[in-house]
Amino acid sequence: MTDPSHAPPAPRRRLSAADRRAAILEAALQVFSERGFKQASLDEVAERGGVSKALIYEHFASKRELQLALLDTYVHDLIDRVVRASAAVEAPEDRLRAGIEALLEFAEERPAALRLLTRNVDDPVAGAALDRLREEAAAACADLMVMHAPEPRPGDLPVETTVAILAHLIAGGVQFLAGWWLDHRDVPRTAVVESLMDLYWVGLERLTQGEHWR
Amino acid sequence: MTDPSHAPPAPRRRLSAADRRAAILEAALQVFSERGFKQASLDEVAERGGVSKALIYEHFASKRELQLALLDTYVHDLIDRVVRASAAVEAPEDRLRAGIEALLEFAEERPAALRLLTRNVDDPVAGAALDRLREEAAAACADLMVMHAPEPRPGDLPVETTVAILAHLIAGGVQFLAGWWLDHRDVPRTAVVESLMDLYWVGLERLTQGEHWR
DNA sequence: AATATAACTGACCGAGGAGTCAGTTAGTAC
DNA sequence: GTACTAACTGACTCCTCGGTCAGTTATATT
Repeated sequence: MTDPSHAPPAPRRRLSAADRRAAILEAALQVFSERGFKQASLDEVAERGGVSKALIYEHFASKRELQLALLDTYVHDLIDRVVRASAAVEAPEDRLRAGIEALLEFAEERPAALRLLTRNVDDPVAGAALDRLREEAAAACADLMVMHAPEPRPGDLPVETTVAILAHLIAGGVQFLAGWWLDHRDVPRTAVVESLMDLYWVGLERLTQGEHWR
Repeated sequence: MTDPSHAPPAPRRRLSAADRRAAILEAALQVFSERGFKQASLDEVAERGGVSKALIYEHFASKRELQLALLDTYVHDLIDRVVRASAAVEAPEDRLRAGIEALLEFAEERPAALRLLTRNVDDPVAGAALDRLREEAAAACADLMVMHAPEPRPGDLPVETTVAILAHLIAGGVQFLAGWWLDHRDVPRTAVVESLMDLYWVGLERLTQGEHWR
C-alpha cells in the first residue's frame, strides 16, 4: 500500500520570494514572447512555471504589472548595453557598428527577450515601449549624421526631414534584421554586421558628399 | 399616439448579399487593423457595420474565415500593384523605385489595409502572410542585385549570404518605413522615396564596385 | 515540540467573446 | 393581395481567462 513509487511524488521545494519571482518572470518571458501579451494566458505561465496561478498574484498585482516588470528589465538592459558599447568608441562609424553589435549580442543571449520587444507591435504598452526604444536609436543615428556635413542642393527638401527619415530607416532596418536573424541563426553574426555597415555606412558617406541616386 | 416622429425610426434598407458582404469586410478591415486579430471582436465589427453579429455568420463561416478573406483581398491587390509597377520599367534602379512608390501609394490609399498587414505580427496567420510577402520582395531585390556584378574578395563570406542579408534588409526597411510614414503623413512621399533610393541605391552601387565600409 | 509566518493551492466568480438558432420582415414573383 | 425567398435579428450557450479567497503546509525560530 505504501509503495514508495506511489508516495506523494515530489514534496515541492519552496523558494524564497525573490527566487520565485525570478522563476515566474522567466516563465512569463517565454509565454509572452511566444504568444504576445493578449494571447498569453496566465494559466499557461503558471503551468510552465510549475506554480499555481494564485501565486503569480502574490508577486504581481495584475497581468499588466507582470508585463511591465518584464519590459522594464529587458528594455533597461538593452539600452544599457547599446549605449555603453557605443560610447566606448570615438569615430561615428565605430559607434554605429558597436551599437549594432551590442544589439545582436543581446539577441544572441536572450532571443526570447528580443522577441518580447519586437513581436508585440499590436499591444499598446509593449508597442509604445518599442517605439520609444527605436526613437532613441534613431535620435542617436541622427546625431551621428549631422556630425558629417550634409550639403543640401537648391530645391532639395529640408535637411532635418531627410536626416529624420534616414535615421528611422536605419534604426528600423537594424531592428528588423535583428529579428530576422533570430530565425536565420545559420548566418554568422559578422555577416549581418558587415552587411549592415556596408550598405548604411558606404551609402551615408556618399550621401554626405552630395551624391544622390543616379 | 401615432406621432410620426416616433414612428419606427429607420426601416433599415436591405442590401444584396454581395453588397452586404463588402460592407462587412469594410467594417472588419477597420476593426482588425486597429485592434489586431485576437483583440478585434465580432461584436464590434457588427456594431460598426450596423448589422447583427449573426449576419456576419451568414457570409463568413468563422472569424478566421473573415480574416482570410480580408488578407486575400489586400495581399493580392498589393502584390499586383508592386509587380505591375516594377515590371513596367527596365533599369534595376527604376524597378526598385517603382516598387517602393507602388507600396507607398497603396499605403496612402488604403492605410487601414497596410496596418492590417503590418500590425499583426503576433498572429500566426497574418504574420505568415506578411512574411511571405516580404520574402517575395526580398527575392525580387536579390534578383536586382545579382544583375550587378558583386566581386567577392578573398576571405569574404559567400556572395549568396551577403545578397540574402542585403535583400532582406532592404525589403524589411521599406516595409518598416511605409508603416512609419502612416504616422508621419506630414512628410512628403517624395522625401521618403528619395531617401530610400539615396541610401539603398548609392550604397548598393558602391558595394558592387567592391567598396566596403572604411 | 510548539508557534508563527510566509509560500503556496484548489475552487470559485464574472466578464467578454465566438458561435448558434428559432424566428421576423423586407423585397419579389405571380 | 398572397406566397415565397432571402436578408436579417435577439437572445441564447459555452468556454476562456483575469482575478479572488479561504484555506493548507513547509520552514525558520524559539
